Amino acid sequence: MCSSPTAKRTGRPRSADADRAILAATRAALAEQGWGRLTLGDVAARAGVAKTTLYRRWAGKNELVVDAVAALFEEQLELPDLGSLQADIQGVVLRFAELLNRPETRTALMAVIAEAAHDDALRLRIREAIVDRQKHLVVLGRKRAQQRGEIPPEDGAADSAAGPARDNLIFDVVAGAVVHRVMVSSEPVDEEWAGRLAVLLVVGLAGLHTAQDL
Amino acid sequence: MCSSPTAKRTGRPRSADADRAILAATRAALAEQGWGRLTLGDVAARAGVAKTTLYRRWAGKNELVVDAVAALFEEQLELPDLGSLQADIQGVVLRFAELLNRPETRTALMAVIAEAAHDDALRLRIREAIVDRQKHLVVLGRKRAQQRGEIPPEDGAADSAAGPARDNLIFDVVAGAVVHRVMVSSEPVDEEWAGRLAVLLVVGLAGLHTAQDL
Amino acid sequence: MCSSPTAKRTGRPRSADADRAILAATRAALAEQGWGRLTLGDVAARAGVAKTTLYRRWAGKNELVVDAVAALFEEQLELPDLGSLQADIQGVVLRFAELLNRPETRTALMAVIAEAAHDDALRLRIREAIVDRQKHLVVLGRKRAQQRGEIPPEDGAADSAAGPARDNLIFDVVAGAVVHRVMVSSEPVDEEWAGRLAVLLVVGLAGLHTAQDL
Amino acid sequence: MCSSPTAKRTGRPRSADADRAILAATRAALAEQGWGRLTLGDVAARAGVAKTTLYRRWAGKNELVVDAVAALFEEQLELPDLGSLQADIQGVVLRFAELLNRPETRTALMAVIAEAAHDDALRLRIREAIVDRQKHLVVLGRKRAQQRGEIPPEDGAADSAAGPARDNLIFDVVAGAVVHRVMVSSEPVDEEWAGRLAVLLVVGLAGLHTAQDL
DNA sequence: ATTTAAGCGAGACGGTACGTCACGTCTTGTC
DNA sequence: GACAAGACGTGACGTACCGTCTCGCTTAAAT
Repeated sequence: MCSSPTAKRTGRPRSADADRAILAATRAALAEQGWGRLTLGDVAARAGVAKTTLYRRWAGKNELVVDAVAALFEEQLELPDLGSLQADIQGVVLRFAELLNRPETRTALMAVIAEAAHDDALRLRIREAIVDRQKHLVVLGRKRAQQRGEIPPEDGAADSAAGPARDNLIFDVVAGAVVHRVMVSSEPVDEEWAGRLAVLLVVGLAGLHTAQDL
Repeated sequence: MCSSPTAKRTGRPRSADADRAILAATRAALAEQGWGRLTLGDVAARAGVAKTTLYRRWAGKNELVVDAVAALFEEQLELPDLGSLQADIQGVVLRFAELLNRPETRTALMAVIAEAAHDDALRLRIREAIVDRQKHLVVLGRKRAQQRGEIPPEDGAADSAAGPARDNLIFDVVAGAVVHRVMVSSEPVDEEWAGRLAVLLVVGLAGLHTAQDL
Repeated sequence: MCSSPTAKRTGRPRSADADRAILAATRAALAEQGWGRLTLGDVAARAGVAKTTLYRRWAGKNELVVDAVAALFEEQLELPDLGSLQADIQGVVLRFAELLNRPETRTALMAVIAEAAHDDALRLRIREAIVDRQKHLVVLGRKRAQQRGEIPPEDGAADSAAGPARDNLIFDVVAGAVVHRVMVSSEPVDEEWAGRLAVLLVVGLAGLHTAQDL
Repeated sequence: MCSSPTAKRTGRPRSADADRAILAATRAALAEQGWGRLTLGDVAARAGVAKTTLYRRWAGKNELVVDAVAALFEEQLELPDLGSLQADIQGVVLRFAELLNRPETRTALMAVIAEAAHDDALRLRIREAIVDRQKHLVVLGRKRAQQRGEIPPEDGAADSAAGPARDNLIFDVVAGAVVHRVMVSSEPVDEEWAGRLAVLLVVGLAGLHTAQDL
């Protein structure tokens, strides 16, 4: 950000351990106290680090927490290959729900989203660091389904916008439905519910392909 | 809540104006500053009321904001009758998105949901005050569609749980998808997107009915 | 103040019990909590009276407490006739010290004096209500001593100011020394100490009469 | 008090300027507003210091004001050598009265004494910080008078308690009389009054020496 | 081996908001 | 109209974190 990777820096280098300890402490504190009661003093104390060290690296709560949360989503999700689109969807839904049920993730994610509701820069950071990184799952799932012949291949130039639009819709529906079920309805995402959602999506998606121009 | 309706109350009664002014000021302040920067002192000042009056009636930020937000959802949503299930869904999605795009609603709703991520009592209050109140829209929509013959009537005792489960799934999908589109993806909920979602749901729902035991 | 004693007052007359209860409650509360922690709400509660009633009769803390304290000094002190000026002084000193050692008196008196340090009107009220009322003790003691022949009678016109000046000095010395001993030095006013003070005064007073023009 | 002088202290050291500024501001505010209207927020503002800094160093009003007042008495009083015991007493009385007439001293001293009326720990602090420090004036005055032959030297073991007892009596009488004259009687301590008091004391003191066992 | 520039812990600092408390005033309904 | 009850506006309280700022010490690269 402020220096090219090859820029030789003089003086004592920053401790990499500190970074890890701080991010871990942030996640732990966030899970326990929630965004509102999260204090940077507490994070510093948990990490065994001075507050100064913390402010030397992040500009404030937002930046720190987004980084801490992003790490959670870094490599957590992958698309299982279960033989059919419906099974794949059911599988990824269950994994996502499991992630959302861990207290650290649940608190952290909602906290940053809420904070982003009135902070455009933060919303952008979330999209880049967390959301966009997961969209490839949809793309991957569609390609597998097309290879299996479950859904038709892309037509090409004619309605070029429809494909990505469908991908985005699927993403919003899957992510939104799971989050809503877990966070708002407070009901479990079990195999049954995930199965129903998968059926809805597979059948509905076929309908979308049938309907022209959608 | 704290007194039977016939309980003779002595002393000066609480001002009803104050309640209204405080809730309105809370919504305004929340829209402008967001949850994190919302100060009860500011709310009091906007409402032309003393801080103590505010604390006399609500125990803290959470309680106040939930009450303020609940009022927003009180009578805002209704299901338009546009002639077909698909059109009805598209219509309600657009209305819901419009509501979510008003800054006060957007900030307020996400704030309380986030705070609820680690506060069971708050989550319960949200469900009672906001969520459950909207579920009737799904029930109403289903009944209309059944009357129109778009989807089959309930079978009765055999799979009695499938109907409500489908209703809940639909609710999570619609609400979740719209919220995710607006809050996370930061993309507009226009007629096109709403139409796609409606198609997905109508077709998918038919598939759910076809699939036995779902 | 606002009505002649014979003026027919309309409406419900003020309760005389309330007055007594309030003053007694004030003294009790003052003894327990001190001036700083004395709350009028507490006084009202102890007196079994509404705050309104209290404010209807006194303008504020100062007025109430001074009235409450004044009653303590109303008829508490008298000059014993023990046969000699020295014995009389010793006796009144012991009685005054006893009064000052009662917690209510001790707290109350110092509180109003301290408050008076920067409040001229209050200082005047104290002088009228408390101090001036006790000065007659000095005059009475002097007259007795003159009758006994222990000190010479007043000369008359020549040095007419010297007599009252001496009375005032004696008053300041006796009252001041006792208060200082009790409140500041925190040491007991016993017969020995009172005796020493009496000797000092009797002998010193004789010296004052001897010294011309004093 | 709380740390040995060689204790290595870590972290940023407390500002000595702040201490001085706070104590000075306290005295100024106290003189202007009196104890009752003295607000620590105002003190902090006058001192150009944050309220927290103030609370970091003193536990409350009492502690702060006693420290502030103690400094006033630190080196204010000394015994003039005017050639005779009577003149020395007259001199120190006038100086003490002058000190007491300064609004800051008058308010501050009475305030802490009043507060001490129901606070044993505070009374102890006052004695240590203010009163005991002035007693040496009495001892010094007595020694000078003994050197001049105005009063007889101490006898030694026989009545060893009488000497200190007389010193304490003199202290209570001088301090008490001046305070009472200024604070309660609200009359001036001029040369005439101080002279009378000095005569009373010198003559009375001789009487005390004459009376055996006193 | 020194130097040197930054990192680091500790904790004081100026702020802002908190939630509480008592003040003295006001509005009720009852006596 | 006095009274009990209690809500109200006001303003200080003492606390908790914020993000910044000294301190003196440590650490590793550059000399």
